[in-house]
Amino acid sequence: MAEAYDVQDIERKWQARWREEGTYQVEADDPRPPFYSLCMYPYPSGAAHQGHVRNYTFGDLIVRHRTMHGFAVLTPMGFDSFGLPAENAAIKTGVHPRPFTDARIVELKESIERLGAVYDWRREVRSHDPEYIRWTQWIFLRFLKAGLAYRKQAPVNWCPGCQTVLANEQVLADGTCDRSGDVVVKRNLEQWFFKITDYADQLLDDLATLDWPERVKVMQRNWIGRSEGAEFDLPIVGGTRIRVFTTRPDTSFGMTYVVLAPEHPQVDELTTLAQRPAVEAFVAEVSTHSEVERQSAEGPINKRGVFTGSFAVNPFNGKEVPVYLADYVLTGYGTGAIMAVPGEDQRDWDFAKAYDLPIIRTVQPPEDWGDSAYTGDGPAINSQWLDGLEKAEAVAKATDWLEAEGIGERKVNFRLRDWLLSRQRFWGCPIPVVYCPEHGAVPVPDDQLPVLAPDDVEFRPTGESPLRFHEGFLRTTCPTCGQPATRETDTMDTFVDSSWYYLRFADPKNAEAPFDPAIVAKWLPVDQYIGGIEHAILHLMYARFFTKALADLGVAPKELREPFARLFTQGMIRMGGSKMSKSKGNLVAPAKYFDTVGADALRLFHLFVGPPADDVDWSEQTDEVIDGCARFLNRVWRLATGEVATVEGAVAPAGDLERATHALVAKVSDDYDRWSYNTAVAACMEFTNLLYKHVQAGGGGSVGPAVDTLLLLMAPMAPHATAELWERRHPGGHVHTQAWPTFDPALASALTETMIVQVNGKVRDRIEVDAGIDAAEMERLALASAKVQAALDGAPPRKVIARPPKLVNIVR
RNA sequence: GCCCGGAUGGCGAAAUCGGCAAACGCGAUGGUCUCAAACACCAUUGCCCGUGAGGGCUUGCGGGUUCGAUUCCCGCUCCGGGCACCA
Repeated sequence: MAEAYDVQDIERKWQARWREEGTYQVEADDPRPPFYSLCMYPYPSGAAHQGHVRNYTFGDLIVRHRTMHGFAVLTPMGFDSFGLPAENAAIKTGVHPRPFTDARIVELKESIERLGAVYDWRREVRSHDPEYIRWTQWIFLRFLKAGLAYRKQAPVNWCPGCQTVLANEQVLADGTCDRSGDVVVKRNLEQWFFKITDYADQLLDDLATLDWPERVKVMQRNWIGRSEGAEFDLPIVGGTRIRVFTTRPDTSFGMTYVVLAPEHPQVDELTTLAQRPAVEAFVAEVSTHSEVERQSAEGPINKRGVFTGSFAVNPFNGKEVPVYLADYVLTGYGTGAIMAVPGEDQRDWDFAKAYDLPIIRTVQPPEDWGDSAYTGDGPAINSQWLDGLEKAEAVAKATDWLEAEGIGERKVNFRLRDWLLSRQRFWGCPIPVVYCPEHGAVPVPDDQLPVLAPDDVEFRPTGESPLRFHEGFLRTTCPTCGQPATRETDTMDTFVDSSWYYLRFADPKNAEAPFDPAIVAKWLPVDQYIGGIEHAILHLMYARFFTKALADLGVAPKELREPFARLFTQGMIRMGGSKMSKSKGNLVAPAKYFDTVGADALRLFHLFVGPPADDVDWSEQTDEVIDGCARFLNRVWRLATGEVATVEGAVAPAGDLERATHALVAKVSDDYDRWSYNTAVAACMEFTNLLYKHVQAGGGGSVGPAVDTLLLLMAPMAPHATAELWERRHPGGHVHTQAWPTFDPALASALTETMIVQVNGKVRDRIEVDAGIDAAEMERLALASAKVQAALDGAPPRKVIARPPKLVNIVR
């Protein structure tokens, strides 16, 4: 009797072996072809949760699978260790965020190891490590020098809960903070920005080169929001002019009024004496309403406005139209002013109805078109020299005219705004800038990096950053003149750290530069990036921007235009309909499974439960399915250790094992390649069932090669059990350094097939035939079938369709 | 409102190029082993009618194309996600 499968001992044993052996450590001069596999590095919130387990199971499977295919696989891991939770804990308990964070990293690392996921830990990167801070700051300074980082006074999103500003991307559609859920308010503050808008076109165009899920690309395209149109000047009766942006210059003849955002800089200039009280009252009222109310289509001031008293002249037809202010025009987009064409824009239509302004249709709507704006295509009407033209032609002709007359020009606008990166927080990477009374904002010289936050700080219950009150940190001298100066107390958004960590992984110990471009060129772009869909916009857009900017600055290889060639976004773990998370209190800790059924069983569950991209519903049944995975591993164990007994009277299945083995290799290899791990596991289960039947019928000795193949195919899924079994069957051997099994296509297909015989599309008979059968023979066999004769009931077949070797359909 | 997904047994799911719908697993039922249980093993398990042989029905709903549709086309319903006054 062979030894029982002692899960705990075996998993510990192999985890130690992998740690010590360095099988998954690679160097830049490795002769094997390179492959870079990366899971999004985690925020260290303590022991791993099921979301991590799912993510790292897929990642580890890729690493081991690619290694067996002969690649030098770069498999680094690190920690996104700056961030608010540690600081919030510090505010509550007084414990400094560093020890708090370090302790959580230890927990997380331990649970990652217990999963059996292998990493080249020599390359570990932590955002809060002084060396990492040095290079994050160094990169910031390169951006600053290149004009990609700048400071400006701007209305920004302030979260009262987090006591900090947020990037546009961090404000949800309902106007609340994506972290704390507080209602975000607008404040006018001096802030640091990255000029991501310089890359708007590239960020949009290069999406086409990426092997990413289409929906992630769509989200990024929408976020960038490119729109083509024209910008042109409208003369104001009695003097000045205002500039408007439109995507529909073809509808210009239908302009019946003009609207400015209430915050437009020319409001004062355009307001007549008589209208001044009304305008001032309106502007004041708008400013008292929150962003949420203004953005909401049903808000209390929806489509409200006021007449300025001024009139603009429509350059297309010389007509004078009134100039209004209205809440539905935004100050931050285009020029903050629009020509209103109610006939072809629903918002303008609604406003025109509310203020009794004229509506002129300039595009012929379809018949029966109702009482609303028509935004579709159609021939131009009421538009003089545009009449009869279709939309595209009319847009081109109107724009050409504007350019020829010198009134305006073609213009592309983006929804994307510059990235607001400064945060009024302590636990982040300090912005390396000093303020000198004489020289203004002065960059900290490279040789004084890193600028580190002090340890002797007191956290205030208000949440204000202690940096602002720490004399030792604040007081410094100006690098330019040596006079007393003060430090910048803002730190960087943690998305800055995660925007370049994947580059540092290629060359993590470099003390001269953030990384050597030559080494980066060997590994990057990442061949397979895996993470959650929640990073579809923020992290993935910022990282793409950093890669492009660093390449253009000569820091990264200049050919490196994109960081992540392939992206896979795994599904979320849900429980009772909502996302499984610490804040929802519905975590099911992986440790529970590590301690009982083991990591391999939990890994198999995550692979088997469904398509990797789909969400997982964690239900009452889940534990039973995980038990089922453990049962399957036990079956493989007994099979491979020769414990399966012959059974009296058992019948061996037809067909031979060699063919079934080749077919399995073909099937499972293909499933790995197309991320169909659930069917790969199912195929292995099915094969195991077949081998059981074979052994039970007395064919024991001949299953050896079949079992070895099964172990190889399962090695990336269940690394501990397969490693142990392989070592027992092949003393001194290591399953994970074996080559991936190959198959002979001739042997992978069956010798005989079950031919389906249909009459009028209904299955009437099944006949075992030679796999090489031709259509004529199929037809002959089918017509000879008694069941077919019965179904035909004497009628002659009108038509026979034969698809060798599987199907015949007889039409009567 | 716009843009993406999705809907298949009691449950998770499979069907890769238009060709046997429901592989694999969970659960359930019956059995073997056992003093008994657990474990393990074996068998059955989409629904309806039928003692049976067998027959009929079935992939959210309604149409269409086709010898043949879970798969393609048109029109809906519901669920999930993203965007949402971006001119």
